[in-house]
Amino acid sequence: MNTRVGLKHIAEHLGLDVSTVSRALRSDPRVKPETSSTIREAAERMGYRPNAMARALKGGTTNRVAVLLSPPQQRFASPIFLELLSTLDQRLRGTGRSLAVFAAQERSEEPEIVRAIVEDRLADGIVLGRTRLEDPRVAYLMETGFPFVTFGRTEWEQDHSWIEIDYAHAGELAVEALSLAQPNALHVLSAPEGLRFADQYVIGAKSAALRCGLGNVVIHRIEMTEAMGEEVAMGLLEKNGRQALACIQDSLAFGVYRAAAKLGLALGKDAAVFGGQNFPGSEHTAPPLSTFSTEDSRVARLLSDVMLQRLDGPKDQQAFTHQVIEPRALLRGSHLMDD
Amino acid sequence: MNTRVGLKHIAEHLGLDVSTVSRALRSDPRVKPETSSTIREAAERMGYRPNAMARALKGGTTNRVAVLLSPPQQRFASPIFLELLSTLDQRLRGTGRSLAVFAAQERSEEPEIVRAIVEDRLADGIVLGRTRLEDPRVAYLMETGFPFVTFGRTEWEQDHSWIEIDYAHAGELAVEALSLAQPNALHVLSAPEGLRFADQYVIGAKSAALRCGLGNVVIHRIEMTEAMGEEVAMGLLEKNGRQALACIQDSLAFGVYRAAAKLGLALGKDAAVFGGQNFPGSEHTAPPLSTFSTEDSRVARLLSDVMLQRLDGPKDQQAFTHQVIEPRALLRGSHLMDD
DNA sequence: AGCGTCAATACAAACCTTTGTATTTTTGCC
DNA sequence: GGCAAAAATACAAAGGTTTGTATTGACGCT
Repeated sequence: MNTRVGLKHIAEHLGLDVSTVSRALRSDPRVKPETSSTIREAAERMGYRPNAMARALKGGTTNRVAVLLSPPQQRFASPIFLELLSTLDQRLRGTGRSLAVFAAQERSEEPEIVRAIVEDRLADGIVLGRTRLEDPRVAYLMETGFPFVTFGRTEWEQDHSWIEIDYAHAGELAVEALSLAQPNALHVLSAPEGLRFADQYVIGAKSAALRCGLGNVVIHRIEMTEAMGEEVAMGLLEKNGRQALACIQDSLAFGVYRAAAKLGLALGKDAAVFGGQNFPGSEHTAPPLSTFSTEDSRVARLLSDVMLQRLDGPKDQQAFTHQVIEPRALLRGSHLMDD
Repeated sequence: MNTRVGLKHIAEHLGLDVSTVSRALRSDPRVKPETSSTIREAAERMGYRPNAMARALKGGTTNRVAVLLSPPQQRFASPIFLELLSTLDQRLRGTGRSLAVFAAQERSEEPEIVRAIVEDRLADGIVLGRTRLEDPRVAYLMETGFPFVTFGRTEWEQDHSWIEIDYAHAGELAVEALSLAQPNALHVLSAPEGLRFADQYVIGAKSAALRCGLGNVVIHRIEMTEAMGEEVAMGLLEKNGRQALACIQDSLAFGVYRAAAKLGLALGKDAAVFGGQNFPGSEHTAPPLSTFSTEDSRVARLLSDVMLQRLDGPKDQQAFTHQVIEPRALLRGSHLMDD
């Protein structure tokens, strides 16, 4: 395993100084064009690869972007996550950067992880999701001036870049659809309190319920897992009677399907359900799961672009990007009740 | 934003030399115990955080582990992927390392990405999946002596660490189950030729077909996307007559469901289907998708452990780990035909 | 008292690049 | 041909750590 070739080797080989070589390779106008091309050629021929760590040390920059993977992470991610990783990595590679993923095991662990990323310079920027209105992670990042983009708004929405899906609208779509089934009760299964998207979903659902004349509304704030969806649904569906369940994510809806199966009830007949985020497979359930979706690739591209702009663009307030993505309802049938 | 505190600051503050401070903090026995504790205390008090980039430069190590994300990456990953990221990051954090993700857009791009990781020292080790028997990525990594673990065996199985799921067995499970439906024809939908797991699946399927007396077997080598599954199924299901489809991944099976819906055919009646990897939602399809699964968390733990052992353990041949994971059949109904 | 030993710490080089400044070479002009 | 200006290159420091070697001082031994 031959030792790596650095600027020094090229310089010695050509009888030049490392500084000249360095400048030539970064196309500094101060080196003579012909010298420059000689150097480039030699670098190419000798297989020179710049030492990223030396550069990082000198420049105080890591050329990495961190993505925070928030819990709960069960067997599958929301569909957008992979798209985001893929798109982000592609875009970053174009600028010589790479992608770092940090997976918190507990929500409480996240501020600590963010701190570590900033203090230990584990990355040059952070993409984080699942925001709260008062989000300690975001507060810290703003305080330190560290580049970041959030997926979800915060209290300080004017002072940082964010992208968010209009979950209030998603809640409305769900409840509007479910109201067609004329349920006796509406159950909203949303994520824990404080999480921006979950709160918005509840707001939208409540407002639509009011508008559609649904009086009996119960809100459930739970973790977004199939198990939690099942647990809640088991408690509800026993006392049957035309229940409607608006689930913020398909994982919860899958739990509802499981509960219905256990109880021998037929969704689309004894109860109506609406999901969210259009997980793979939700199209093929019985009955097909009505849900909402967003253009994942567009969201991923937006987040990537904003992150790069945070890193490379001007640092002024004007440059903050705010963008709201509208969800689209996919009415497949599970939101109705037959009889 | 105050400047970061480094060894130099502590040294100056205490009137010592940086080398002493450095040694104290790495508990070198050469510094006097009391000096050592004074230094530690000062470091703590002053909020010292070691500069990862300087360490990296000095040590020639990046403290990062790369995970290669192979195409096709559509809207969702195989369920194991997230589990892997999460587990790996957790384990790595324990050793002061972090996780880098590289997402190839095309399969052809992968060798190049691996090269870049090694040559540019983007990481200290690589985890990669979707191996081929003759895998140029693996060949290159072995040649360079770079630490890595593969998810899937290769031609040089004795000379590197790998973990793999027994896809031959998975193929057998699928065909054995489907044979119960006594189909007129068996179609095996596997991933492109050359990919180890896909080839093994076909081998297992063929062998089971022979054993079960299924004569009419057609092999389809396609990308694992819902769209491809649908396309193939559209071509097959028209000429109806008790077809059985063994799909290497649920995504393909989902495509089959879609095709059946379009053609007005009922799976579980007009045709039988078997999936793979137990995607979320597959339990709730109509009919419930029979598939196979593996203990994702165990696989993730194994891969993580082996990677860490490659990095920190002895470098001898003896230390290579080889591990085969057996899939488990989940018989839910779609593998049968009613009449 | 002098010498050798050992413990404790300081010095300095190295990892590789980048960049400000100094030095050398070339060019143009009278 | 000589001189100033400009161009091209060399020198050196810096970034924060680690680590081999040198230095200092204290101690015990004969």
